[in-house]
Amino acid sequence: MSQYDRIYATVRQIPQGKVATYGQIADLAGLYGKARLVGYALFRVDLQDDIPWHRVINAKGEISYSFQRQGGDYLQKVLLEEEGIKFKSNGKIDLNKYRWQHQIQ
DNA sequence: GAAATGACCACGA
DNA sequence: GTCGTGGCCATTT
Repeated sequence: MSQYDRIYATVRQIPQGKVATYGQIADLAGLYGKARLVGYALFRVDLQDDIPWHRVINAKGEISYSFQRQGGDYLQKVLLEEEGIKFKSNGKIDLNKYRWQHQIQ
């Protein structure tokens, strides 16, 4: 209900092997400046929906996600690697390559 | 109805 | 490049 639907729809649009930041999702969803709601929505949503929440990361290029979520902590990293996303040495994602650009221009 | 909360971002140092 | 603070605003008690 409400704004979340828009966020979910946007997150679903993320292609496999790509990642998007909260700010980007918010912008695409027409919620510029309300990035917090994006994180809220993803935290609230469950696996029952086909929301690839693990593809959504913060602006720092790192995974947020509270532990005790889907099953483990590093599991998130594994899921992304399964999609072809690799992590840097410090555990960050190479946004320069994997950042979802959702059709620029 | 009002207060507290929050998987964040932008800006300044 | 990182770290700390303020602020946006809907959802939840």
